[in-house]
Amino acid sequence: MPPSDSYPVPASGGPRVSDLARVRGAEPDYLDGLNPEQRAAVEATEGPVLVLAGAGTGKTRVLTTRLAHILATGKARPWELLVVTFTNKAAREMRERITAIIGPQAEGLRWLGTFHSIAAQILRRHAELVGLKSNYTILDTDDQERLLKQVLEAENVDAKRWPPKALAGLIDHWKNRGWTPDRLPASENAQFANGRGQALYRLYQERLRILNACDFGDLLLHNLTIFTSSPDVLAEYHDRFRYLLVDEYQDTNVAQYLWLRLLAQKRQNVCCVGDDDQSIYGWRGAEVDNILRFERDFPGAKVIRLERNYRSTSHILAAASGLIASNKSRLGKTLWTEAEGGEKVIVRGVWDGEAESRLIADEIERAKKAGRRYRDMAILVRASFQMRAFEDRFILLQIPYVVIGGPRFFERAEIRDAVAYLRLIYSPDDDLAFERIVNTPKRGIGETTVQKLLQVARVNGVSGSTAAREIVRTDELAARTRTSLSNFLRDLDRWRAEAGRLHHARLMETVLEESGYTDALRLDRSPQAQTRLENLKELVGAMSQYETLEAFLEHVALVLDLDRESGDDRVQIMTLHQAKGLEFPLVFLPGWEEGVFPSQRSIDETGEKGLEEERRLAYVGLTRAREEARVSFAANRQVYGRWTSQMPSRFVDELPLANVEASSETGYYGGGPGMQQHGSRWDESPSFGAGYSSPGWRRAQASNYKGSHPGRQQVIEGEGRLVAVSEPAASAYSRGDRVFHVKFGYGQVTAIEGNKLTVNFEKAGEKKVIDSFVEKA
DNA sequence: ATATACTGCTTTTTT
DNA sequence: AGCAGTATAT
Repeated sequence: MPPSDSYPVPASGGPRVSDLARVRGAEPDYLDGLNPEQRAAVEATEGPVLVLAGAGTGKTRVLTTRLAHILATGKARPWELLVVTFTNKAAREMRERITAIIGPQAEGLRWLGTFHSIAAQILRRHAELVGLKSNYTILDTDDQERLLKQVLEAENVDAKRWPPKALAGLIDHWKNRGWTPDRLPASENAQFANGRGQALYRLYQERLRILNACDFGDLLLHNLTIFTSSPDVLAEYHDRFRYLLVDEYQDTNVAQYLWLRLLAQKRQNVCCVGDDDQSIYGWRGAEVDNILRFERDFPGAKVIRLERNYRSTSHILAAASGLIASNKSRLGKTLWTEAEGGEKVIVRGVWDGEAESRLIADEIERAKKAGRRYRDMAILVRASFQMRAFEDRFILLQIPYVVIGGPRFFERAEIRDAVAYLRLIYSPDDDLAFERIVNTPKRGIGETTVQKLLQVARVNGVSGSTAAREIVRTDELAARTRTSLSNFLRDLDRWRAEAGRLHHARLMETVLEESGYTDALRLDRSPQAQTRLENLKELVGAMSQYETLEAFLEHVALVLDLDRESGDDRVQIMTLHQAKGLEFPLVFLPGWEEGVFPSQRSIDETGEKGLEEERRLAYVGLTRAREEARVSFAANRQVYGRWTSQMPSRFVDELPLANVEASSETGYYGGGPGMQQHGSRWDESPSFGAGYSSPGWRRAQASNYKGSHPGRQQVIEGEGRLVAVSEPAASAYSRGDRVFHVKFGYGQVTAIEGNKLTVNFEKAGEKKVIDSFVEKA
């Protein structure tokens, strides 16, 4: 439910939370079951507090209880609390959990939200101070890039050499650091288009102001400008916010940090909760330093460590702790648990990515048979290209799965188009919206016409739609184009007139019908068209939940999130980043190979710092597991279509041996030569990439293996030799009428007769005859 | 105005 | 390899 724009009136009548606490006596029951550290974090309400909350230590519980405590003890009323999270999901969860403790009074938590949504609300109230109107639009990245492209074109910057995307990234980076065009350090200027970065940044900001728009970064940046230039406004918020609470503090960037510091400076009642070991967003501006220097910034700050873990078994916890201990820049915590024992972290080497997906899929089936639910299992990958192998395999085996992430609902083209129609109806001068839909669906207004319109608009200093209005009165356009354009303008006027009368959801439907948008999709035979129509239906449904069109538009940009994870029983596939904050009984961590994880790019770009962040990512991955964690790596992997030889990740070596177990099936089930465990290390052999040292074993070259796909071919060297055998020779079993489950492994050639080859798989105790193979070159 | 060929890129992602 | 965005042909 969107928050109302006015302040809620304090509930009169009925018991207040503070009364309830008093009735219950000195020991309110919301404190029940907290451990001493948690309790300290809840009760230390005055002054700056930093809560270092390790993974699985009950952070959210502490946060919500602390809020309840502040309210119950009458120190503040709900609308006097500023509670900031990073994601809408976190905000939603927090609201739900507080409601569970204090009941309907939680609705008064008007200032609970993401940094961006709170900053957007503040900006709406003081927009004029930064040259905007209160009804400014918030541009998404797509709009932002299109706008930048225009700026670059107008400035004759070669968009090929200097892509708008890159500038968008830079500007975002600058805004994250709190730099307005005027305050941009000289060194940053050189980063783009031979020292024109600053000028282009300034022009872009100018265009935004004219469009009465701002991008995500601006929300915070404008807030900073307002607070620093208008002390009276800042003072107003000092009065209002008695207590500040910040979740995931390790992920704050400089702008967010400055914003917080400004708001906290008077009362100093700021509580930041975070975990330096889970800072994984450095690449988008998060500063671990913010958490590392908290005590310096807020003198007298109390630091409370939550170190008792309630989530994982001791082996998992020890493995993760051992790994993260290799990081230098950390505050240091020692997590412990009473859940002793459990399974060790299983680590396995496999032949290639396909073998890895087979292995994991098999284990999932086994776990399912043993009574685990699919939804209790997750595959956490470093990068999304790794997901496909699993999807392919799961489809084949009919294992239900869901990929978390992917394109967000309101980032889809059809949703943006629909919203652009509304934006144009709502604010006729929204040029970006105009440009987007003037020929969507196709109505015979081509690129040339649009360019001409925009040029006229620019020359006359008016908006695109105003220019269009002028131009249809002249004979500058071909008759046909002119008719389509004036029809379009007429439609717009009509919708605008209807906007007042119709409910906005109804208006949306009308617009989609009358513009021909839905018709165009219905005629579209492509498989996506159906989904798109459904998405639009969903959009209309979502719209009806909002009071006004304005409220809806605000939420489209900042909050709308229709991609609810399904509660279905499905294996979850997601990136490690997406897994933060979640937990699963059984977690698979594939692709632990140098270059993949840790990502080569991360190391190349940020060196040791990047490596440490990758390690934190590994830590996050392991600590998602409650009962079982399984790490795997492949000897060969296809990356962007190329076969590459892989080395096991250094993170594998960093796992303490005492908490790790190598697969018993190594050697048959992948875990090829060169990947056996030698003493304390995996593969001491320096020749891992090219060959291996185990006697009698020969590693198939990746190039040969590549040649064997998608087929049924093997790498053969002669009788008595061990060979790598690919599908479906090694073993196969059928389900119903199809033979589809294929294993891959190593075996010894016992006989070669013409085109037939007998291979003995000792470890599996199987003997197979192979009738199609190629000699190794 | 639209169909087709060609080129270059490719981590992580929220708002 | 696969895709998106752009240049070129129809």
